[in-house]
Amino acid sequence: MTQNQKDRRMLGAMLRIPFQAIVARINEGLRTRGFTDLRPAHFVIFQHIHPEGSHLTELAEQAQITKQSAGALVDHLMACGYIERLPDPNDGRAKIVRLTERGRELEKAAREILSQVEQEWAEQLGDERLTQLKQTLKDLIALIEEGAKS
Amino acid sequence: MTQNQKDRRMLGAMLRIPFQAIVARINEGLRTRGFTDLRPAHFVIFQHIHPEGSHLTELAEQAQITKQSAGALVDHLMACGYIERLPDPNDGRAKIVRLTERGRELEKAAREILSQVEQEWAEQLGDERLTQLKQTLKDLIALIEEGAKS
DNA sequence: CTATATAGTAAGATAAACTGACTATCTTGT
DNA sequence: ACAAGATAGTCAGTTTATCTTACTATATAG
Repeated sequence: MTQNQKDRRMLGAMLRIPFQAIVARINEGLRTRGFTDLRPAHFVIFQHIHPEGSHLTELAEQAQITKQSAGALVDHLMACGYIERLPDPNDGRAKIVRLTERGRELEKAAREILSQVEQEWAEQLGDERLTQLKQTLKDLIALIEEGAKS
Repeated sequence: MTQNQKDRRMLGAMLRIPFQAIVARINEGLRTRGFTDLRPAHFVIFQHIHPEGSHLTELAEQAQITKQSAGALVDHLMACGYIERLPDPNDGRAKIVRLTERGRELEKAAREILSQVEQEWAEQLGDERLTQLKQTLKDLIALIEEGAKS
């Protein structure tokens, strides 16, 4: 009734629900655009891959998964033609993982879908509140990462 | 440099990071309090279990997983003594899943840990902004759930 | 130039989800 | 009253995404 009525839902769930909604929307959107061979777990690779290419170990660190897990995801993405691996001329142990043309198309599509979701949310929530939400999340992340260092 | 500098991080990741931070904190906190046999996947059961007890099928629906998955999680929680199953006197097919005393202790502990995290965040972000964040998330969830119905 | 660190791979285990098929029980329409 | 269909929950098997431990090849530093 009152504006102070306690929501039974806990903060964890309140963050999870919109997060999963975004993942579902991107997944769905990519499928309808013909990218049918991707799974949500692969997104994290795209999120961290550098335009010039990245090493597997870097990707694993940034995504906070083991390099074996990263390797498996990269193998799949390579088999599907989204990324390629070249030997690193500066390090004989290492390979450079980078997007193919198709990979860049996929990334573009994902960004477009995300923009559309953000736009919908901005329409219904108001531009100002969405911007505010993003700024608060950004600040929250900064202090979480601060805490993780210590 | 400027306040308008574009954050490379996408909204999906911005929601995921604090969500995962909460999950990690609760997981960690429960461990140090002696609840060592739980995994994050079990949280979703606790989140939806009704004080009077719930049916497995209800839990599965609310948690948005199959009843087989819910069944496996419940089996584990039962083996660890957090929940119990009684035959439903009103329905011979059904069983009532409800918290044991230990289950209620666990739930209490989890809420305390979450409160502590929220308090920390409130201290660093300001009470007002945290409240605002929760309200925005709540509104966002409402419109996501609205959209899901259609 | 040897010792150690790093990049990536291999093999195998596990957790958490899924689908499809099944039994037992309840509900409903005639 | 009862047959047809719906619902609660289980069983068996599979997939996906993760992990740990152990390894090879190469690089770097004392």
